[in-house]
Amino acid sequence: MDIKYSPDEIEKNIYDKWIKNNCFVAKNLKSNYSIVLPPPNVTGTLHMGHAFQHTIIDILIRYNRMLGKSVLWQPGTDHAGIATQLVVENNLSHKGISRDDIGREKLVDEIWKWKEESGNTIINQTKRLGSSADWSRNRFTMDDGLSEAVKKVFITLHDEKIIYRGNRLVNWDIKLQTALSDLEVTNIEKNGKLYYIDYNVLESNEKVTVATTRPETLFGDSAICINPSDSRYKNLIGKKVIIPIINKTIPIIQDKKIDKDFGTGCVKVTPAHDFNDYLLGKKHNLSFINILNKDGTFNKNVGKIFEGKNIHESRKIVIKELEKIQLLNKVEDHKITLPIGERSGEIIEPLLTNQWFMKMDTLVKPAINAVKESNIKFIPKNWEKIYFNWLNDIEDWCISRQIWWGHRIPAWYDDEGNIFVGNDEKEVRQKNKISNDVKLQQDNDVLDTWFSSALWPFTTLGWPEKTKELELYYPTSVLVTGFDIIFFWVARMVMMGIKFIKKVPFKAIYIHGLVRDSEGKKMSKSIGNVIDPIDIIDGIDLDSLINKRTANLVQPHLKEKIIKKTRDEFPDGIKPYGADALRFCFCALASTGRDINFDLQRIEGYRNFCNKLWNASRFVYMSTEGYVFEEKIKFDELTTYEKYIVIKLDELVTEYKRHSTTYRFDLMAASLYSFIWNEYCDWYLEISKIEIEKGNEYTKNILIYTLQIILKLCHPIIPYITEEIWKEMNNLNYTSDAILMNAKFPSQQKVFHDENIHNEVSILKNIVNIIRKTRSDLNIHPKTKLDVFCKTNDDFVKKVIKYNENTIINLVKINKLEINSDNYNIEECITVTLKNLKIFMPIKNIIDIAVEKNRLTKNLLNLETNLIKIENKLNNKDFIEKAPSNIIEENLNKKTHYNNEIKSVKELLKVLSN
RNA sequence: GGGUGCUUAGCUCAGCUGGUUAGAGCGCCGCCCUUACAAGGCGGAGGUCGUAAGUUCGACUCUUACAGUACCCA
Repeated sequence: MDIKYSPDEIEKNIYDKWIKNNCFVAKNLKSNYSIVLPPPNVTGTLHMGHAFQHTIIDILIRYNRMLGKSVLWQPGTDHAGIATQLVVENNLSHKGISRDDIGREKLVDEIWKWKEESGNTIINQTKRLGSSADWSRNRFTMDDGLSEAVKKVFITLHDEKIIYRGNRLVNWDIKLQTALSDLEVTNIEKNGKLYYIDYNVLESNEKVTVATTRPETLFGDSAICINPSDSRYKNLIGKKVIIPIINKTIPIIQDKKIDKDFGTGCVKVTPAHDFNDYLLGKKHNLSFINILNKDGTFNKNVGKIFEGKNIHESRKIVIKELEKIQLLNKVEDHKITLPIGERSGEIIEPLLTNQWFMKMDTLVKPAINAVKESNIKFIPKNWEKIYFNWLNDIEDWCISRQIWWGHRIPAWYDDEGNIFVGNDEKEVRQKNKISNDVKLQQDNDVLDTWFSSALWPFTTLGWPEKTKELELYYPTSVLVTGFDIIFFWVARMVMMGIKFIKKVPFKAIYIHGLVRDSEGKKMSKSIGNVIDPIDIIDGIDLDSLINKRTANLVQPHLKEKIIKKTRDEFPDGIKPYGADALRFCFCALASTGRDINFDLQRIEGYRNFCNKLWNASRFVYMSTEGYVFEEKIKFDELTTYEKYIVIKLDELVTEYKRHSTTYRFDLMAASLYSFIWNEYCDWYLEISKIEIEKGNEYTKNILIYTLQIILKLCHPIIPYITEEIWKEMNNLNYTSDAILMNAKFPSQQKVFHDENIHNEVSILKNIVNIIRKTRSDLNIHPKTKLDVFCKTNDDFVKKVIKYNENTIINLVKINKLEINSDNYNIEECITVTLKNLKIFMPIKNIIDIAVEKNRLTKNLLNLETNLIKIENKLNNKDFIEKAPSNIIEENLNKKTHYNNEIKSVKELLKVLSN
């Protein structure tokens, strides 16, 4: 093994080795384990969130593979309709080309080119992370097979009248000129105005004041509405009003939905441009007046003056006009909510258009029941509430999009507007007996991206073909994903899975947090705080990082700010940490929280951990070379600490298994970290040096044995370094397993048992610790060798000290350790007490009696406060009466313990005072 | 407006069904280049667990209110 741990040198070779040995391909074994990768969008590159998610999946995958299951990690990418088309259109616009310049076919060609590039980047990034996905099964949502499946689902659901076409109010993005689903629209709160407009009452000189946040939609009014219980407007019932500016007469209607306290309690109703008004319009049979073209300009329904003007720019002109005719009553400040298109950032307009919808009512129930009946379990459980809330309150899903990149809707129209749904035009003609004379035109729209994603767990396994994979790996074992797409994706997969396979798509849903920057801010390109996981693995200098973060900015004015922030946070760029450190870091951060604030300092610690493991392994190999390893351990021949470490390791395996079944990766990482560093390296390896020095050959066997288990336990989290270390294990003939990732996960060895061992080790550690602490307290140079004298009347303690005498002497570097002898002068000693044990260290001319007395007094005070706490508890009648007996006993024991300690410290103080 | 989560050491976070002297990593301080590792070793200092009340023999843990904060839905 190389003397230095250099991740960059080992990672590439190791990954190639795995690939060459077909390690990622599912084998034919008894039990199965499968995960489908949430397919990343082919919009560019992977971010930290992906890296985190892939790490978690890979840990589960590798662990289950080592348990001996037939494991499939199904990878792939998503075409991400709008997002990807936008990226490519943006790139073209830099060259001065618009989508209309080149047309549908050419644009789609361009996007395919982009997809190849981006898809490859993503796969390469994923590989760098060490992901053991079955790349031979890599899928893309627009692959032929998956596209066929999409058609089949569409046709089936259409035949069942679940998918239908309708003229309805939808969220319309005027920039992208497409409909969006409710989920793709975010509402933001802004400071706005509430406009009070006077409407003249017909055949009367009365006026009625209407409050609205959108005066420019008055062209589309078909009524004004009041609450029937509103006494202020009783006189208006049955009357009509005149819309200002266009002077059109509309009725006054009544509806309980109207909030009397909003504005004047009287509102205008614009059924074709507002979701609430749409419902009112339907209920009261009002006319639906569309005033908009698809690009957001007014159509001819608004009259000549306004026709052709942009709706968002027209508010001012409308207000001016109202002022001119003196019908603007007043204007107030008002908080308004603006619907914003997630991709375009534009204000969304409700617009009446023909779209395809998926009826939700029949699909929702089984999806809810699946979780209620625990056929699917959310982890952590509370996410199911979010899931239920959404599903209980669901609207039909608008699935058509007016863009070019995606699955084209398999529907054809004749000149009369009849709709025919089928796989292709030929089939449609045959099925419906349409002669070739009749012209058929395919629907121009494509399906919402999530339509195909919803089918992902079974289309990737070959559906609608009846494949072996579908039989073996569906339902998948667990879905690992972020809470942000529970609605978009998770719920829809459940619905579709149950509908088409009659089985849930996954048995569990592990919801992880979202990776944020060190300040807790969402990582986003526009804020300029994005980190490419590869830059953490390989490192990146400051200038390159700045260039990366400021390239192709959507808001160029933020450039300076981003540069400054980046300089402040990464003055030296990012050091190379390697994939394993990154993975261990992600693992340690995967607790139950929603946010994961990623801090480079944290990863540094885990890089150091890898280094520690590397060096510990080197030590093991250096000290055992030439030894003939036996796998079976002769437990009775082990020394105190060896027994202890072997038992502890067994406990660690148990703990590890528990953490993996409860998805507590943070605890898994923490227990490995503290065991390896604080038990294995700090104590066990140090003690083994002493044993080897002494000539204990069998110690070598335990060194190898323990390292093997440690490497296996660590492998799922840090696969590269463990695989590399394992290579040497094989070279030295300590194992016949050439590849660690194929090795068997350790099982618990119940034969290792010694009920006294924890006590023995704690005596040993206490003695060592107290001597070290005393030495440090008194500033005695580590090279100054001391004598140590112990006094005890406890036979067990005596035995332990005797047995471990050599170990203690070498660990704390003392001259000698005597038990129950009197070869010291107490006045020259520093004295410490432990349970049933006093330790004396003669320190001539080194310590000051006053200092030592001071130290002991401080110690005494501490003990006395603790004692008082316990005594107060025990003196409480209620406590004695009501607390369980074991708790009382525990406290009684503590009391005696503190009393003993206090007694002996007091004695010592007395001796020193004489 | 409705919902969900969070508030524990300077920073990032653990703390299971109520009983610990409240833990870890990083950072900080002191000593040490000891033959696996200075990306290290040994030792140490930091917290009235957001505030207030309640339940209880006993609350970081349970209940309620409040404050701050984040997200989701409308």
